[in-house]
Amino acid sequence: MPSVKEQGAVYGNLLAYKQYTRPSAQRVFGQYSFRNKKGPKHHENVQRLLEILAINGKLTTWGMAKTHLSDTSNIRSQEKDYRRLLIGRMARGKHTMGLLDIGLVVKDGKNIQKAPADLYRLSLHGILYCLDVINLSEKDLEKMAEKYADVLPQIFGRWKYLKSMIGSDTDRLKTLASGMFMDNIQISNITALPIYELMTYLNVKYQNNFEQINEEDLADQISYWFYTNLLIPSKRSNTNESKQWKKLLDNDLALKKWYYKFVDEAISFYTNRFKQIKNLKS
DNA sequence: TACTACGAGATATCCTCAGT
DNA sequence: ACTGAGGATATCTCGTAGTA
Repeated sequence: MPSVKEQGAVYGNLLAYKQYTRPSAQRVFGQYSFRNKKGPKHHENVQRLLEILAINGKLTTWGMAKTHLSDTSNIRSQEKDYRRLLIGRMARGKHTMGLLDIGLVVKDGKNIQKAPADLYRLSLHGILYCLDVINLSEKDLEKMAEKYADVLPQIFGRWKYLKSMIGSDTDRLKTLASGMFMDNIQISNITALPIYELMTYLNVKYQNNFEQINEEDLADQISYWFYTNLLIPSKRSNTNESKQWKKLLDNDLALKKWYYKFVDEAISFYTNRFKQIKNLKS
């Protein structure tokens, strides 16, 4: 994965997504899909660009324009528009935010077929924003999962498998994208499982990364959240959630190993803390 | 045949002006 | 103040038509 400097964008952990990125993006780029409700043209332009990146993965600005245009002069002017939306613009000495400034899009490598040109793709925050705001069809969502499999390996990397095992429960990722179920104490007594404790530890684990986090760590944080959230019983089904969940992990040992590393970390975190208070007793 | 000049495709910056 | 639209310009690559 490219470094922060190479990515040309800075983003923080999930809390930063909830408290900063999501509100900022909604203010500047829209709270709802332009397809559902007509808003400013700017929102539509940005959302169309995000859709292109969601469906196609890494592209140069020229490549983005080429996805829906064939005439060279049209491509040329469209390409400039996309660039402007990506990097923002200067007017009267003031910089207005582009998609890179907010952190929804990052640079990922260069296209060197011709003169070296930046390749752009969605960041994890950008993926979440798309899930939250842009109404991607199931088909497009599948394409996004395929194109971003290496960015979010534990979820998008096994999307088909997840679909086959848990079906529409993959939509829980949209719950995260909408900023819910991250620090809710309400989940503490839903089941006997320590969901609340795991979610709390998840926030603790990455608490120093509010300002900045590297992509692999954020992908882990999102994925830990996702698999922990899957343990929360859904209202509509009566099926035994934890049984299904166990099956999901048992059929994918790499996934299981990865997830339980997190569980073990959480256990030792809490064990140590309780040890401290016990020590005060004797 | 080897070489070069040129056009087209691509990428990148900066600037102006109009509309709301 | 912000956005849309687009002009001007520079640079780089590559294929090829035309030339030495």
